[in-house]
Amino acid sequence: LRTIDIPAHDFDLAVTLDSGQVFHWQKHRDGFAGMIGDCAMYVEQAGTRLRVEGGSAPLVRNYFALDHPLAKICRSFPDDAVMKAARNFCRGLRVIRQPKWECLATFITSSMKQVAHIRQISHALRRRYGGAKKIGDLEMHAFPTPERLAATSESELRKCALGYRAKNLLATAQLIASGEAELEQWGALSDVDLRGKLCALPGVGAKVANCVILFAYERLRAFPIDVWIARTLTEKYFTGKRKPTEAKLRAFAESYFGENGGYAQQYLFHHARKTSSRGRTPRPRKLSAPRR
DNA sequence: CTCCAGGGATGAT
DNA sequence: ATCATCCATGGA
Repeated sequence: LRTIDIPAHDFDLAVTLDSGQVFHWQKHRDGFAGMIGDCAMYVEQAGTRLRVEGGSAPLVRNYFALDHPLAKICRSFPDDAVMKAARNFCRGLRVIRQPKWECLATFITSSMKQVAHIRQISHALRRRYGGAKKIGDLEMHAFPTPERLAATSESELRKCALGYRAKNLLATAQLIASGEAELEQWGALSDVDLRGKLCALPGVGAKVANCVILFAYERLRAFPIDVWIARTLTEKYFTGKRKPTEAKLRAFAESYFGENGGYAQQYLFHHARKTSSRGRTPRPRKLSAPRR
């Protein structure tokens, strides 16, 4: 199996894959196994280089957005202590370029779910409905096509632990399979029109739409506001004020974080999730109260 | 056990 | 426009 070597400066593979933007890469040997579209591969990082088995250099460079001017993007963040801490914590984190359908479908399943469980759902869908690919001794599955999911049923999908999200995923898959919704064409739309099209899909609201606009349509200004980001903005930028409404948060985010707001958001999200006591596995209690 | 999670849709003020 | 409620499931 051929190994290719790719220079990758200002990039941290592990941080990027653990930052809650993509959910199917799995730790393997000293790196990660996953798929870029239909291409199965293994990637490991050694310093400022990537070693890749199973993929081409252009494909990998594009997926991991190695062409983003990361230093320049980070310099464009607001110059405040909150962003400085996040920037320092998230060195090498890149907002990657994901396939549109895969990204949309995955974030439809993400509502009111922890990252660990989104991973679980993603793998269940892939194993059950996705085309199998082998790389060495590893078997992987592509994300299922809209056509394949459209041909299932809600009760089938619920077997993947989707809960109430099954209905939305099915309905959206059917809109895309029928050609009524054309994700690829929507790339030509303005931000407002694109958001409108996405929000018209079942299970897609402002948050999921912004995730897709950021992670799959490469619009780095899009600023998804989830519970973590809402909490962070409220605690760090609205100190002493009454709890801001959703509209207030959105207006603030759009005006304050600017052209690379999506990147700033991803840095704030990862920093908050990994440093808050909620985000990490708590240390086991040495002295636990006696049970019963 | 309880609390909460990268929310969205719907219906009532 | 803002708010309440419901929707499943599992991690911590």
